[in-house]
Amino acid sequence: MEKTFQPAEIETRWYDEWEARGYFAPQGGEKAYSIMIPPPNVTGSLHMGHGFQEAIMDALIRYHRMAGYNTLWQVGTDHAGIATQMVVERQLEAQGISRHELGREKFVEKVWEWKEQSGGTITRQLRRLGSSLDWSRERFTMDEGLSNAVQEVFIRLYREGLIYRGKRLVNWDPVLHTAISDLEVISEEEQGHLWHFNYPLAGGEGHLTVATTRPETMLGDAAVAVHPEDERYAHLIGRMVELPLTGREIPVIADDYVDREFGTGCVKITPAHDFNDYEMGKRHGLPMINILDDDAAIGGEAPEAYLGMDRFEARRKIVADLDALGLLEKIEDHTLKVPRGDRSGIVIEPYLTDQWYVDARELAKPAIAAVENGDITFVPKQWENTYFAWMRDIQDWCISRQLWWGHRIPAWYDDKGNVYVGESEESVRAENHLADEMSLHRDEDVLDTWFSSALWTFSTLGWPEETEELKIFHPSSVLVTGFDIIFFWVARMIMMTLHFRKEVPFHTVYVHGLVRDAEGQKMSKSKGNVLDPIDLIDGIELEELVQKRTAGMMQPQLAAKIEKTTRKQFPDGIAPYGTDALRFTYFSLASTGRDVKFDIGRIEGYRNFCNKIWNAARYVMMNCEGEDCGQDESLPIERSLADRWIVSKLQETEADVARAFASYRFDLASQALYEFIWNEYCDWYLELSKPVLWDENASPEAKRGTRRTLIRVLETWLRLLHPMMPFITEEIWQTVAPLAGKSGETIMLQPYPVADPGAMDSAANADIEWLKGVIVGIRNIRGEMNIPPGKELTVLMKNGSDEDQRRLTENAPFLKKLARLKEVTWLAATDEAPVAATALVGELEILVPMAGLIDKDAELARLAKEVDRLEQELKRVQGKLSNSAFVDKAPAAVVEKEREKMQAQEQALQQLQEQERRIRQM
RNA sequence: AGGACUAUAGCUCAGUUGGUUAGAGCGCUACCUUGACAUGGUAGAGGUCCCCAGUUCGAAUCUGGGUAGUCCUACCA
Repeated sequence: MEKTFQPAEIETRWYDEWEARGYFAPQGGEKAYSIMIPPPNVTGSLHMGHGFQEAIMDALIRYHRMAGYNTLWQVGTDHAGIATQMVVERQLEAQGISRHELGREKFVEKVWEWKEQSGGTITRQLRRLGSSLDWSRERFTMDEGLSNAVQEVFIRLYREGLIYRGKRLVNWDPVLHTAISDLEVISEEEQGHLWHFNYPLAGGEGHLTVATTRPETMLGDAAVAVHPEDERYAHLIGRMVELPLTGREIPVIADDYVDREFGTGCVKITPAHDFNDYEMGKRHGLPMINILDDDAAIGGEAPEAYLGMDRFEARRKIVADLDALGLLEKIEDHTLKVPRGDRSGIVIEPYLTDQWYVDARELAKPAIAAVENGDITFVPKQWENTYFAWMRDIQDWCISRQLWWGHRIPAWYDDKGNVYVGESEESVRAENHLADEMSLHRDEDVLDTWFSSALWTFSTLGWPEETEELKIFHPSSVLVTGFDIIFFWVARMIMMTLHFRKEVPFHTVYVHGLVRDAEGQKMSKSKGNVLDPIDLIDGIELEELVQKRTAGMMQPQLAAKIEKTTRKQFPDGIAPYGTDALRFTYFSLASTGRDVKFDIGRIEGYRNFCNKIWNAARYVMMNCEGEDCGQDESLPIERSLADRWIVSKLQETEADVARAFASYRFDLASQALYEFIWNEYCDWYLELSKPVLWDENASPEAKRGTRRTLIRVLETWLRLLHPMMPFITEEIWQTVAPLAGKSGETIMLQPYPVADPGAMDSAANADIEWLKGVIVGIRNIRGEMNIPPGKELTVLMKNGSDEDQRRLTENAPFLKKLARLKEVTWLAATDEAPVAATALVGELEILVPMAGLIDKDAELARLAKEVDRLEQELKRVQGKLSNSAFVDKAPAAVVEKEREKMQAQEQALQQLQEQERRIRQM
């Protein structure tokens, strides 16, 4: 074995092997366990957040696969309608080709080409992360099968009256030329203005003043509203005002939606361009006056003078025109929330168009019930509240998108505008007895990508066919996802699956935190702080990283800043850490929190952990290879205290890890493993094995026992660790397993270790704790007294119990080796002890004679520190025990514990003070 | 505006039903190339558990209030 762990070569070698041998596919077994991957965008690439999520799913999958479940991790990607179309459109633009010149069919072909070309990035990344996905079942939302499912669902919902078409106000993206759902609109505070305009009263006496943040919409005003109880304006209700620049007259209406305190208390009402005004318009029977076109330029029923102007240009012009007419009252600075498309970043316009909707309210009812009655549980539980809050106030879901890339809506129109929904034009004609000569045209729109993702858990398994896979693997076991898509995806999956399958899509929703950078900032391309998990695995030069972060930016002016922060944060680029270290870092950060700050220091620590594992295995192999490791169980063995102890600790660790996995606490699982492997197995057990293995006088039984424990415990914890660190464990396991009497092609398919309470040994634990106490006590004296580590010491023990004496007798060789002792002597009560530095283990005094070794003042200082600490403690405990309220009311066991503590402390204090006295007399 | 979450060592975070000497990793200090490992070993320093009040014999933990921060939802033209 190499002296240091070199992950790069090992990782790809093993992944290829696993995949080639088909280990990722379901292996049978009574109980099924399945996870459907949240499908990433097929043309995108994975970032740190994905890496985190994949690592968690893979750990769960590997854990359950080893635990004997019939395990499926379904892989696939989605077509990401808007995002992908945008990318391809931009590529074409760069060549001077517009999408419209190309035509729909050709354009879609180009998108497929792009998908073929770039689609490999994601799957390559997934493989590098070690994800044990069943590649043989890979799906894509635009595949024929999944497309059939989408069409089937659309048609059925339509026939059930749960999908309808209507002219409504939608969020219109004037750049992408499509409607988007509420969830795709991001509203953030921006600095703007509040313009106050005077609208003259019809008939010529006086005016009303309205305030608006979007002056251009005044062209579409249909009324001015005041509060019905607002005395200032009561006399005007029912009057008409002259709408400037338009030549129209509009009424003054009363509606209690109006806030009397805001602005002037008069609101201009533009039903076709504002969601609130739209509702009010419907209440009052106002006309919907559209004044925009698809580009959000002035159009529709706007006055001739403004037609064709961009909306912001029109804004300036209208303000100027009103000012010229003396109707501009004032302009105030105003902070307002501006709605922007999450993809295009452009200001969204409420816009009146024909769209398709899903009646979400109806579908939400059983979806709410499923979480209420526990059929689906969220982990952590608090996310259920988020889910309920949204679901109980759900809005109908606009599912049509004016895009070319996606599932085209299966609806046809005749010349009169009648709609026919069906599988194809032929079937529509047949079902509706339409004459062949009647012309039909298909709806141009496609469905929201989330519409197909909502079917993901069952469409990937072959639905609408009743496949065997559906029977076995649906509902899936758990959905692993971030809270940012609870509404987008989780809720919609639950609704759709319950409706079409009459069962839940998954039993558990595990909601993990969102990965942020070291400063707690969300990682985003525009901030330039994204990290590619592969760059942490393979490492990356600074120049390349800068290049990567500043390439292809939407806002090139930010490049300089990004370059600067990148150079500051990673002055030497990123070192290669390997997949196992990255994964372990993810797990260690996967606690219940909402944010996961990724700190580069953590991964370095776990890279070192990998190296530690590697070297521990090296040590074991050096001592076991070619030796009798007790594979032949008929031969006698003798197990040392350390052997029994480490086996016992292993059981505890197995129990801890099982508990952690069951509660999705990957941080606790990783911590339990780290602690056991490094702090128990490496720090203590390997050291304790040396006195046996290196002792020429040790019996063959003892050596056999130690080797067997050494190798078997190692083999077991490799399996225990494998779901979290798949590569290093496989690599080592291959050489270790035969010596541990195990056979098998891969660690992946070995049984997962289960704790055996019968192997827990509290007596061994206590003895080892004692041994550690003595060793640490001596090391402490050594350290604080600056005694060279190599210097062998003579140690005396005094005032010990029979138990202490037994422990010393049994463990003297270990003690001598680990504490570097020449001699240990047990003093009888009557023996006179020399002046010595002292450590206490219970009542037992460990004495390191001072002659020639130890500085009097240093030892006094050391003792004083210890005495001081004990006195503080004692004071606290005494205070507690002298409080009658405590003694009377606290449980007897607690009081008793405090009493024991006090006695021990008093005893220790006395012994140390005696020492102090003796040393002073020197 | 409503709601949620967070606040523990210099940094990133654990802390289960109230009883611990409040822990880990990283970082820091000192010493050490001892035959698995310097990506290492040994020892050590470092905390007003955000603040205030309450409940309790006892609070990092429970309750109320405050402060700071993060996020979500809905939005007033």
